[in-house]
Amino acid sequence: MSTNVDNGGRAPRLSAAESRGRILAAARTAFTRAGYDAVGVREIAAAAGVDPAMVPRLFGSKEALFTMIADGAFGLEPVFEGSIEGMGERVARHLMAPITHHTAEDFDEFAFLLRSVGSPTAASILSSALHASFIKPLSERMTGPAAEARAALVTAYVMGFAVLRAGLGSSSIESAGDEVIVDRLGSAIQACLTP
Amino acid sequence: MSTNVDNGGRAPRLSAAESRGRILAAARTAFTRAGYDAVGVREIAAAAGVDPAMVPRLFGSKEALFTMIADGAFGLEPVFEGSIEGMGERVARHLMAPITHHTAEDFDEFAFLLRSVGSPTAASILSSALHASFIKPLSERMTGPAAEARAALVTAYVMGFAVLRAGLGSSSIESAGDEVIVDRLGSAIQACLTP
DNA sequence: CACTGTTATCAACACTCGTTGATAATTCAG
DNA sequence: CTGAATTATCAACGAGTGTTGATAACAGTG
Repeated sequence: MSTNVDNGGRAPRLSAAESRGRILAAARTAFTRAGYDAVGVREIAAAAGVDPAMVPRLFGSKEALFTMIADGAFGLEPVFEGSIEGMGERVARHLMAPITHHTAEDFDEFAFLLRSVGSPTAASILSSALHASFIKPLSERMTGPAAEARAALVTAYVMGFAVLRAGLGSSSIESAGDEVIVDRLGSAIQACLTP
Repeated sequence: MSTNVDNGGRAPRLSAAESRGRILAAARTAFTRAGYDAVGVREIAAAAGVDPAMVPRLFGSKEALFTMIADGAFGLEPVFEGSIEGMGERVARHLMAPITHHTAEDFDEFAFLLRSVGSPTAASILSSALHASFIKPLSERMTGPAAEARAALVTAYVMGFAVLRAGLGSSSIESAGDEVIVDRLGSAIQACLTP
């Protein structure tokens, strides 16, 4: 009746589902930090505490694993769920937040995107995932003509900001007061959201 | 007196400077297309028409070669050289141009950036190069407080747009009329350039 | 001619990559 | 307990990486 076993306190024999979950979590963290190409299967397995051979065995391939993570990575965050009005400032403030008090544990989906967008293999996977799970839903909450193009532009702003900060570690932004950035970035986003 | 030799029409013996030039050009193209990690030394050498061993021999290492390219990649383009007034629309129109008639030959520095920003090795190199050759000079042409932070934000917009288009091949943007995008993107950039 | 220095080539090194086959270990049903 | 099924392990494969040592081919100069 027990899924937990008492085999001397060593390697308590995981279920396939749990091994999959561990690998997914470890891979998501690793890919976010170093990108698709730079992260090896052995590194992921080590972080997950499983054998390297389990990765292609449970997911088929490293690419399939990445696809599975990408497909679930770009759901609309809570900041994009409220009313369109005031969303620009809300998003800008959310993007600035990690600078002053970064939580370091929760998932930064844009850092995940930018770290792997360079790899041709990963780029196409990311493209469809981002469009299906982010740009499309966001555009459906918007009104006016060319909503999808404007939603894509919002994505470009947010992503560019994430690239500059998380990816390149730009000190130029952090040196200025937060309000300067929040004001400009928020206005730019808001201008795209409203027709 | 002749640098060209008549040795049967085979491998006309290049000077070291010309070999370096060929490798630089081929590497820049390859890195722009596939990113630092995905491009191998052998691939660069094949495109340049030289032996793979010449790359680490003439440049020290692949990383040093990349650094040399990155340092010369981010000079201010002509679009950023005119007056601040009207620069927003000018830049936006320049960024949209490749969609309708992309030249396919000239160097797209932001595509180069985004393709390699994922690699931890390349990211730090790109960071300093981008700051020294782009953000800093641009901020010096600007007036008002927090100029460097605002210049960085302009960079973020431009880069995010480049990521979405060149990197992810987003069809959302191209589907809409150009003027919609030029108008929004231009206004956002202009708002950062002026205090 | 011979001599010197630069440039190019080839093979090979040590390493990492993703993946797979054979096999052991553990769990669950009868 | 016996037997089938699931899960994990280990070693190894073939292919790829950046790099280097030894050596050949050339250029210019005496």
